[in-house]
Amino acid sequence: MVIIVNMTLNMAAVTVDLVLLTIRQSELQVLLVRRGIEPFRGRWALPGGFVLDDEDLGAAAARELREETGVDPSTGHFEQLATYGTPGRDPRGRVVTVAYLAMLPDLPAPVAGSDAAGAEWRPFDEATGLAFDHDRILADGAERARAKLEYTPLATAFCPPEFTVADLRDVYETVWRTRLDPRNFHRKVTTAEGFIEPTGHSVTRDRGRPAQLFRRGPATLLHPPLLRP
Amino acid sequence: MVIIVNMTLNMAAVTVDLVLLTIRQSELQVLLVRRGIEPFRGRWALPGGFVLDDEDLGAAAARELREETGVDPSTGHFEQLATYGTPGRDPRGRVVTVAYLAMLPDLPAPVAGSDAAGAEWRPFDEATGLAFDHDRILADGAERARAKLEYTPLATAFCPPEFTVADLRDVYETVWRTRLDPRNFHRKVTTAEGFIEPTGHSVTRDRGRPAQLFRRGPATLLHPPLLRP
DNA sequence: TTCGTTTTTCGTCACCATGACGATAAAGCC
DNA sequence: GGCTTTATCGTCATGGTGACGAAAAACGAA
Repeated sequence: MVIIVNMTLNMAAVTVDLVLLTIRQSELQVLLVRRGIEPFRGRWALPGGFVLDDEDLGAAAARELREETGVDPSTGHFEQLATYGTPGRDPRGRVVTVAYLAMLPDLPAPVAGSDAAGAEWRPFDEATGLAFDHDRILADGAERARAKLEYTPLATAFCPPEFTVADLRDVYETVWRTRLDPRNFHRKVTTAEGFIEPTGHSVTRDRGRPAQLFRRGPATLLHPPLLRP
Repeated sequence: MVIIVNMTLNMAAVTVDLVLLTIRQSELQVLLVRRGIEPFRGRWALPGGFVLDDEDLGAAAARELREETGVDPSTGHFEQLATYGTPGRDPRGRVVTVAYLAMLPDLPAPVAGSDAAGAEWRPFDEATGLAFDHDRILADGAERARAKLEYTPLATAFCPPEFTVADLRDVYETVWRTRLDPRNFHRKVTTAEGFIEPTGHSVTRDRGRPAQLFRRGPATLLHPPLLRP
């Protein structure tokens, strides 16, 4: 008995929580689940779950992503965000959660919540009053996303494989909550080395001149960066 | 008994590991401890320890920092780095470690290892073959530090309260492993809003014209950033 | 004292990135 | 065929940056 008690010293349940961001109809949205059990029953929360024995942290997050969205983790962008372990953040006991951030394109596949009933894309602005400390985790994830758009080409993670410059500009304007000059933005992204590559195709949206289609370029860093105004 | 077994499901020991960086004699150094017990007995490792029950993660890291260096955590800069929990990273069982990164000035106080006998500042370049996955954690910490010098004024965290422009340039040259033009560097840091403020004093180093002394400014972000060549 | 060396600090100049904004191209709609 | 809308190209002034010259201010040696 003493041995078992000792084993539980300094131990905590380890979970992963997911900040899944996407852009739909020029609006930043986040995937939330409605909790079916206590605590915080009925409240919105970030999707997540326990890390299995013998499962890597990133693998657990990727598994949750697949379960909640049906999306392959290779789609979009996926990275560790931060870890939250304040005592009392979960009333059931000591729970340390490793949060992951994903930037995903607008998924044609429905959410198809098999595990978590009631997973939904919700407007980021209305995602408040979440369970646990998920308000803070979500805020940290959004700020990370905003910062990463500046010096990485990750805005393309929000886009489908082929996209226009206007699509890309919409990503920046939506995440940054600002308006960008279309002419200057076009010059910046087309001259930034390795950011986007023309596919040769073009497409006509609702109105106006047809736009050239691009795909992601090989660059991993943006030189020069695209700074917020 | 069944209840106790269930409590240990999905649980892990939670530790904090510290990447403590400083600059001494124009060399990047990291605080390491020599392990006195198995596993990895006799090998160098990052300082760290278990998170106590009812202790916040950042508080645990701050406590370890105090124990290992005697330094007040308000000195220098201190932030969460990343979390590592690959199964098998610790042969004793499932251990998830939350790594913290600190950038510290050259401490006049000796290391004064009370807890971990044999804590030492070691050259970063020779810090290889560490215990566990500490090679990777250290590499991640150094890369984070290099990146943060670009767009934050955290280089001052490596400096004492009063420092010269040459001291600050030495930080950049040491962390980035590059040479910077003294004239252009002087212009950049003195014109960057809120980066450094003159104290009115000046000091003469070994040779040459006396240099003005500065303190940290109020800025939290660098506008414009100081990009690596 | 004077000269040479070293380091700090100020200037200059060409170049590039950027913001503001005009102009043209190419579609749909009436 | 006009009109509207959007995409794309150009222009221009401004400001940040790298390369580099030069003066200022200390020390040590002859």
